[in-house]
Amino acid sequence: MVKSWIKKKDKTTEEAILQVARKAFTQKGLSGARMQDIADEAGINKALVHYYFESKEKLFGLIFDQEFEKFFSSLVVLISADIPLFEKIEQIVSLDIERLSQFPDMPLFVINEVSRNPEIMAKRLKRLQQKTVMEGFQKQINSEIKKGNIKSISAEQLLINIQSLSIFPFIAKPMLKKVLQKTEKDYQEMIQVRKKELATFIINAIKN
Amino acid sequence: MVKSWIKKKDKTTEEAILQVARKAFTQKGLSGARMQDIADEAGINKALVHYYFESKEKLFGLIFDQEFEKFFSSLVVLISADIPLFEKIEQIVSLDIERLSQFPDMPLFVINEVSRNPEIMAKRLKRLQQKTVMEGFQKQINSEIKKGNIKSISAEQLLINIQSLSIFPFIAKPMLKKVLQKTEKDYQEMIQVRKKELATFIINAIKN
DNA sequence: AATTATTTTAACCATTTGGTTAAAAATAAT
DNA sequence: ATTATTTTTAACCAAATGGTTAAAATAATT
Repeated sequence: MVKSWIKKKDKTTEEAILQVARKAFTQKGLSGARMQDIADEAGINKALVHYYFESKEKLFGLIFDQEFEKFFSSLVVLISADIPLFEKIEQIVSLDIERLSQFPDMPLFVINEVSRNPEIMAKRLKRLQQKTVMEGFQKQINSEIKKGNIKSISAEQLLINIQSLSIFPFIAKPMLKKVLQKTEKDYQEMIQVRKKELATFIINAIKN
Repeated sequence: MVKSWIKKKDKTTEEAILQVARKAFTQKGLSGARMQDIADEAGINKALVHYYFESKEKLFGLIFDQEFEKFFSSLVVLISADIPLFEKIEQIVSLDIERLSQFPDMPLFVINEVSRNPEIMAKRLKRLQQKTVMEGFQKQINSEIKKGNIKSISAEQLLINIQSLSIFPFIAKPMLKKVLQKTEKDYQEMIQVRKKELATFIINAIKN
């Protein structure tokens, strides 16, 4: 925020490429995106893309890393946070939907590329010491169960439920739009309704 | 079932192509699949694929139609069924998870291709007179709300919730497997637990 | 101003890709 | 047995694709 504004627009060629490459890869996938299109949309020569990023795979790898980070980083922090369970659920849902509204192509992109090539996650997942995170979350849940506040459920299933409910409407948006015959505006309104109701839905499902 | 068994194996070339093409397209998508690979895996010449199906797009179209049908057909029937709401939820979840276990690649494939090319749905959706279906479902829900049996919710949101909870774990399977560090067996067990608990989760979320 | 280093381009290249063609096998019809 | 029809193949083809190279344009350094 300090002085970024001064050289903000007319970003470097490198950043311009990254920007259009992200769009291309997230919308068309690794196999669907074309280096020529990326160069064209960035207003440069194709050789220049290789000059900066060597190969399609290298460029793709950078984009994937960033999108993968978006997918998980903030979530992991929240799951480990030391706040009451119901409040935590509310915050996760709220964060999810905000993040997804900002980067709507991200989840389908990450899921697709991991499906196509599961090994791609190996390196990226190391830091994310999930075991500790999940164990901590499970402890919190067990505690609430023991207190009789919520019904029995595993941390895993609860987390999958939360993420399913948050992410799926973004992943399936084009399909749902057609099926439910909604305009873009209608759909976004529906998402906003969701943002309000989803946490309540989940909490109702587990609370005693 | 009558006499299909007698000429079952060694299916016609046409069907052999369809079989491997389905695998190729559902796993790699339209742009990722290769006509040469399809021919090779079917044990035939590439020209023969064109002889039977003309073009990649035509072949893809057939596969898409079938997968699209799997996605919606049974669901639409169930939503319109004249059975109590909670029972209906149980049956939808149960049907969903069975169907998804049988065709795990189907939802991501359909969602992907619709995302890449939304117009692809136009023709396929005509018969599926969704409006009537959704209106009927909404009536059933309104009735339950009025009776005080469930909390207020729209048919749309409820349906999205059900489908999100059912489908997402299949779509995101490779990713979730890695994140939760599960073996294939572990994951399938987790799905089976889900099949038992999911309807209850949903019903608890809405019931008074 | 001259030199050096960096950025950008045009022209290629080899491979892959979807698709075609003409002929050969295999099968069915006469 | 011969002819006609259908199925299958090998050899091509043109376009697209990821990538390279050498030269030109631009910026930085001396």
